[in-house]
Amino acid sequence: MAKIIPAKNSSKKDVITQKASALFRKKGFPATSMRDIAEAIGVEAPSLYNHIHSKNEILKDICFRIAGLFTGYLREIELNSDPYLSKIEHLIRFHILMMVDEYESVYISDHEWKHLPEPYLADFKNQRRNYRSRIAAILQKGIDKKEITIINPNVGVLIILSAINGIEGWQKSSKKIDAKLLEENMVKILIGGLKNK
Amino acid sequence: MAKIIPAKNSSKKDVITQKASALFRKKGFPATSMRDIAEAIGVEAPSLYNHIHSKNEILKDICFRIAGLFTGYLREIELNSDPYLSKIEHLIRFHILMMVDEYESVYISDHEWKHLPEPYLADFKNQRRNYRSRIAAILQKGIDKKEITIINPNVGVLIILSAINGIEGWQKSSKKIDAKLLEENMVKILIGGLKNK
DNA sequence: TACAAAAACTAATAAGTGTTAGTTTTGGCG
DNA sequence: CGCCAAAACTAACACTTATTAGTTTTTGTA
Repeated sequence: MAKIIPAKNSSKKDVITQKASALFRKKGFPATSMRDIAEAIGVEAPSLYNHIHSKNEILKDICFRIAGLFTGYLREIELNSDPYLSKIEHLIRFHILMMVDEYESVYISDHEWKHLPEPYLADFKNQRRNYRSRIAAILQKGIDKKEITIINPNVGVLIILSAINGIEGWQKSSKKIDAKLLEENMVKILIGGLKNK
Repeated sequence: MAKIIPAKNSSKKDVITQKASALFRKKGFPATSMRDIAEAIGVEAPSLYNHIHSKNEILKDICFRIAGLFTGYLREIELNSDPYLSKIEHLIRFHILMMVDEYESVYISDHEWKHLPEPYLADFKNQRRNYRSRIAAILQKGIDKKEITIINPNVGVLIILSAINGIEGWQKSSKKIDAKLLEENMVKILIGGLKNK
């Protein structure tokens, strides 16, 4: 009987996606059932199908929306004329900002993408690979210009993204650590470590 | 008809655990069925129950074995009299070593522990919290002795462990990056960034 | 107020889940 | 060879899964 009541500027599909995101993050995609999602909204499971096509579609929407946001920001960075180490710093700060603003979605996009069905899985992996190699290219140029210490750029990307993505485990674990402190400390360690001395 | 043939020095339960680990890592714990595990071994699912008690038990064994190894090494570090920054460096190197030697298990212990049933879940989270606060204590002492740059020690732990754990995504993605290169670059960036300059 | 569309409902499907019971096969040892 | 235990098997259980079909309720509008 209960109805899905969307907030302003958001469709009913958005409400489902949002509630599903919280559950996917907490329990993982395969362990979250359509009934779980329906219950969180206050509706019966089959009713969801008036608004979405499948459970997989929810995951797909989440992953690709986030991937698009990251790709978009990376393009901005590539086009501006900051020093290469600054580009990396901005990227780190953007990732942390995303982590704060879009916690559930970013987490899912990073941990649950492997459950995407084909052909989306292949597409997503491709975007992922592309994203990383473009960052590696920035690192390489920074090394060439002696702004950045000599490291293997692919390893550098791995370490930077690992450090950033890993903080997903933070949010709830220690509320005391606020985002700004995290951001400054992260920049201090990573940029400090990357800088050519 | 096929039998579970264990390698030398390993029980049949070990064979199951090992095959299950590979699947848990690839597909995730909830998405891996007992039938999947059985098929990987070449046996029918109910046969597994001659050697294990439940699917959950497999996960429990994996997670707690790894947790024990990390805790054991941390104790060694705490007891020796290296400078605090060296302790951290050794810890980073140990994590990477574990990543190479015990890839599947470490990955699972880090990503699938949330599916542990109680009371193991509470126990595991406790060990996890404990591990992190002991590392934070090392960082704090290093900061006090001015070996380590001034950061919030809890944030420091978060960043270090994030960077290390994130490399789990590496192994297969870029075989070209070898472990030693990764280790040296990781130490260069993280220890370089942590050092008080 | 009446009508149409949107969106909820119930009932049901086929497939998959972990696990148990009971039975047959296998392998090692006297 | 004959026995016994270990370990495989088949059949079945009680649930849960995503999803569809068909029906009823709700909602917005003329």
